[in-house]
Amino acid sequence: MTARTTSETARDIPEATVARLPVYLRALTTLVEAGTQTCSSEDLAAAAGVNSAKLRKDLSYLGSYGTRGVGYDVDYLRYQIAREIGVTQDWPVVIVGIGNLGHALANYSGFRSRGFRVVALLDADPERHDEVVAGVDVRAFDDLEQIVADQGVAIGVIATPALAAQAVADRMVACGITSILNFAPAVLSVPDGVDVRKVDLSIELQILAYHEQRKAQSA
Amino acid sequence: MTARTTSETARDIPEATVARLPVYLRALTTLVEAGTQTCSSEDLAAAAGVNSAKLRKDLSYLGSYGTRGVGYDVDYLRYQIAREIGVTQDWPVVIVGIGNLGHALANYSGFRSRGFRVVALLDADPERHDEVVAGVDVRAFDDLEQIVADQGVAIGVIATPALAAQAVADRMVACGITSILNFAPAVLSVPDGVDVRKVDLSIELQILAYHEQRKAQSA
DNA sequence: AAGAGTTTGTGAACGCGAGAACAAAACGAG
DNA sequence: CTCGTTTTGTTCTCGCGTTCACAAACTCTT
Repeated sequence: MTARTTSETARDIPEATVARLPVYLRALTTLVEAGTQTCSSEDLAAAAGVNSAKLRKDLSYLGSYGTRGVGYDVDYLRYQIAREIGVTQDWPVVIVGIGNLGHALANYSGFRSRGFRVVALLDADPERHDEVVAGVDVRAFDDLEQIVADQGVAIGVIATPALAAQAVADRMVACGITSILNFAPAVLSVPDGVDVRKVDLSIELQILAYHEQRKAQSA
Repeated sequence: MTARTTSETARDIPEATVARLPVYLRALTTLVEAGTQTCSSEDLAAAAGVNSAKLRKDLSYLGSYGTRGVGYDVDYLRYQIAREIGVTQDWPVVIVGIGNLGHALANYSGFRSRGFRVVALLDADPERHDEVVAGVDVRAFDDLEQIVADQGVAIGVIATPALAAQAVADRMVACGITSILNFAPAVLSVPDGVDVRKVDLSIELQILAYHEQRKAQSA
C-alpha cells in the first residue's frame, strides 16, 4: 500500500530530483573515466548541465555525502547514487515488439552497461520468431507469462504499433510487471501501483517545430 | 531577437502546455478516424490521459474554439492545434548517425505522417555511405552544410555515440540549424536561440528502476 | 419565450520546483 | 591554536503549473 513506514531510508525524493539522478550518475562516470577523484558541486553541475544550487539540493535528499570546503569524492558519490537509483543490482527486462525500434533497443549497449539485462524479445508475428537479435532469440508473445515468472521480470518495454500497445500492457500487468516503458504512440491506462513512462519521438519533434515556427514568425 | 512584438498571435503559450498539444493532436486524430465529429473536454481529456480542467485551460491559450453546452468540433480543433504547433507545413529534417537507432528513426513512419520529412541521413563512417535506408541514401557528414543550405533545414537529429555528439551539434549550429533533437547520452552546450531536446532511453529505465526498488523495499 | 440542463472558459487557491543567499563545517597557513 | 578560505547543506522567496469551482453561454424541451 501507500502506507509509508518512515523507515531509515524513507525520505522520499522529489520526482524532479529522481529524474536528474541518472544524469548526475552519467556525469560522475565520465569524471571517473577521466581520472578525477574529487569534484565540487560547481564542477559536477557543469558536467550535468544544471545549476549548482539545484545539484546540491538534489544530493542533499540522499544524505550528506560531500565534505565542506573540499567537495565530493567522485567514486563514493557515484556508488551512493547508483545504490539509491537501484542500478547496483541487475534488472531483467523484456522487450515486446521487435520492429525497427525494438531492434535498436535490443542492440542498445547503454542498457547492459547500466544494470539492465534484456532477457527476452517477444513479438506476435511468427515470422520473426526465427531471428536472433543481439544474442537473444525472438520468441512468441505468448511466452510472456512464463518468462516473467521464471526470470522475475519487473520491467517491460513496449515497442509495438499503437494499436497493440494497450493489450500488451494489460497482459504485462496481469503477469506481474509493475514498470512499463512505452514507446508506442498511445495513452496507456494501467492500475495504480504500475508505473508507466512514455517516450514519443514525434512529440519531441513537434515541440521543436512549435518553437521553430515562433522563431520564424518573430524574424 | 527575443524582442516580442506582441503581434496578433503573440500570446505565449506555457511550455507545459506546448508539450501537451501534440498529445491532444494525436487524440483528436484518433477521434476523427473513429468518425467522431464533436467531443467534450471530458472526452478529449480521457483520450489524452489528462485532467479535463487542464485540457480546457491549455486550449484556452490558443483561443476560444469550443462551444459552451456543446463541446469542440473535432476536425476544426485538430486543424487549429496543428496550425499552432506548425505541423500543417512540412519540416525538412536531417538525421546524423545511422547506427541502430538512426536506422529506426529513419524508418519511423510517425515522422512523415506528422509533417516531418527526412531529407538526409548522414554518417561519418564511409562504409555506411553505400546504404539506402528508408529510400534515402546515407551520405557523408561533410555534406551537412550543403544539404542544410539547399533544403532549408532547421531541425537536426543526433543519433551518434556520445563522444561525437557535441562536435555534430557545433557543426549543425554553425550551418544554421536552430533545433536539435538529441538521442546521444551527452549534455550538449549550444548558444542561445538554439533549442535542444534530449531523449535518453537508459535514463527512463533508471527512473523506473528507482520506483521499482522503492516498491520492493516497502513490500 | 422561459427554464432546465450542459459544457466551456477563467478566476482563485494551492503545491512544487528553481534559484539566490547565507550559515555551518572543513581545511590550510602562520 | 586561530584566522581566512573554500565549499557544502539549508532556508527563504518567487514563479509556474495544476486543480477546483463557478459564472457565462449555448441547446433543447415544454
